[in-house]
Amino acid sequence: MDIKAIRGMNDILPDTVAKWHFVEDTARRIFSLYGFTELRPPVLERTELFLRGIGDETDVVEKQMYTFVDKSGDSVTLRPEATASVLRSVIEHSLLNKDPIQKLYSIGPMFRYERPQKGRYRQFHQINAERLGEDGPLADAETLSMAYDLASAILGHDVLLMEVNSLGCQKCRPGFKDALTGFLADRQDRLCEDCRRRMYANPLRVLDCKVESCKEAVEGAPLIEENLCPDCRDHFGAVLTGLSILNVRYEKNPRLVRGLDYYTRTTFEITARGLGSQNAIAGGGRYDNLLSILGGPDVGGIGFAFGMERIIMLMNERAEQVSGCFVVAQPKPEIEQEALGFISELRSSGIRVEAAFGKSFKAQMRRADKAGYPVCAILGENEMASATLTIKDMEHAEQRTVERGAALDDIKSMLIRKGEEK
RNA sequence: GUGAGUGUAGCUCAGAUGGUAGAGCACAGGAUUGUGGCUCCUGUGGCCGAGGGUUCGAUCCCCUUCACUCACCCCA
Repeated sequence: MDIKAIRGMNDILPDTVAKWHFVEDTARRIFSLYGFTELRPPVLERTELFLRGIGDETDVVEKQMYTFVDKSGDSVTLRPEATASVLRSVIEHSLLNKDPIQKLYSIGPMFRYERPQKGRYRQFHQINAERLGEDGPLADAETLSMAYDLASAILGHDVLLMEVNSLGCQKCRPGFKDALTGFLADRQDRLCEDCRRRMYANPLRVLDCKVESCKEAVEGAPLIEENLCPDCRDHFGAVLTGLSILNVRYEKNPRLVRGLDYYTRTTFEITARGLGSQNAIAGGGRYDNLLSILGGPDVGGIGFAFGMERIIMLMNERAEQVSGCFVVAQPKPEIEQEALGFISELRSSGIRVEAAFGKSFKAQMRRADKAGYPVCAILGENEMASATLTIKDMEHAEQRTVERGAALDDIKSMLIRKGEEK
C-alpha cells in the first residue's frame, strides 16, 4: 500500500470512536443545559473571511492556512477555526434580527498547516461555542463555566486548570501596549531573538515567553490588570465574582495571551496535565468588535474552542457495551438459511444481531465471545430436527433449549435482565 | 520554517564486528468431528522505509531521500 493519509491528517479508527461519541454526546447534553443550539457552517470559506476575522498578522493567517484557488478563480480556505464562519452565518442569515441573543455551538474539523506533534494535527476537531448579544459579565462567567463543565465531565476536576485574564478593550489596551513596549525596549538586550521581534508586533506575547532570560527581564513589567480602564476593570471583577458563584475553580493569569487578534476583555484557557507541551484543551474569550469587523451589527460576543483530540488523549479507554444476540449456525446451507430467517426476526424487534456465515462452529463461538455478545442463539441439526433453538448465556456459560416460537421472547427477556444488571 | 530522535511481521519490540531475520501479542487451524474465555501444540505472515554507493556478498557501513515522533514557533 503506497497511498497513505496526508501528513497530520489522522484516521479515527473503530477502536477509539467510542471516545469521540462520548465527548460529542457530553457536549450536546451540557450545552443544551445552557440553552445552546447547533449551527453547522461549511468547512470551506472565502479566504477574505479569515483575513478580516482572525487578523492578517496572526500566525494562523500568515502561515497556517490551507488556501487555494478554486476553479472559478476565487481564493478559498479550509477553516482554521470556527468562530469566523459561525459569525458569517449569523450575519448572512440575520439571525440576530430574529433573536437578539444567539447561543450556538458547532462541532467539526479544522485545518491548519503546521508541523504535527503531540496534540497538534493538520486536521483536528473542535467543539465550538459562541454566545452573542449579551455584554454583561455574567454571560462571560456562564460561558467559562460551560467550558469548564464540559472538560470536567470528561476528565474530572483534578487534572484541569482554568486560567483567566482580561485583555482590556479598544480604549485601554493601546495605552497598555505602549507602556509595555516602552518597558521592553529599555531591556531589549536581555530578550531572546524572537521576543525582540515580538516586542513591536505583539508585546503581550513576550510576557508569555518560556526563555529563562526573558522571564527575568520581564519581571516587574506593567500588568494589564493595573492598566484596565474603569469599565473593563468592573467587568473583569464581575466575571470573577460570577465564576465564584458558579463554583468554577480558576486562577488569574495576568500573562495569559491569545493568538487571535479579535479578543477583548475576558480571555481564558483550560489546560490539563499529561498532554506534553500542547496542554491547552480549551481556550477562548470575549470579542466585542468582531461582528462589526465582519460587517454585522455592533454586537458583542464571547466564545471558546475545545480541542477534541487533546481531551480524547487523556480519556480512559471506553469499551462499547454490546447488547444483543450472536446467532451460531452449523455451516450447512439449509441450516444457515433457517438461521437467516431467525436473525431477521430478532432484528425486526430491535435486537442487535450478528452471525458469521461459512465459519466453523468453533470460530463462530469465538467471534461471539470476542465481540462481547452476552447471548448466543445456537441452531444445529438437533434444533433443526426438533424445531427448537438453544439459547446460551455467555457470561454464565449456561444454556437451554426452547421451542422455536418461544425463542424470541426468551432472548428479549434475557437481554433486558442483563441490561438491568449493569 | 528550525532542531533532535526513530524507521525490522497487523501491533510492541529484539537482533549480528557485513553471510538475506526472531520473540510476545494478534490472526488461522488443531487438542475437544455441535460450544467461547484458560492451557498446550501447529501454522500464515517480512522487497529489515525507499534509492544509490562500497563489497564476492548490505537489513547492518557510507551518501541521498521519504515517512513518523517529540520539541521550538504558534495554537485547541
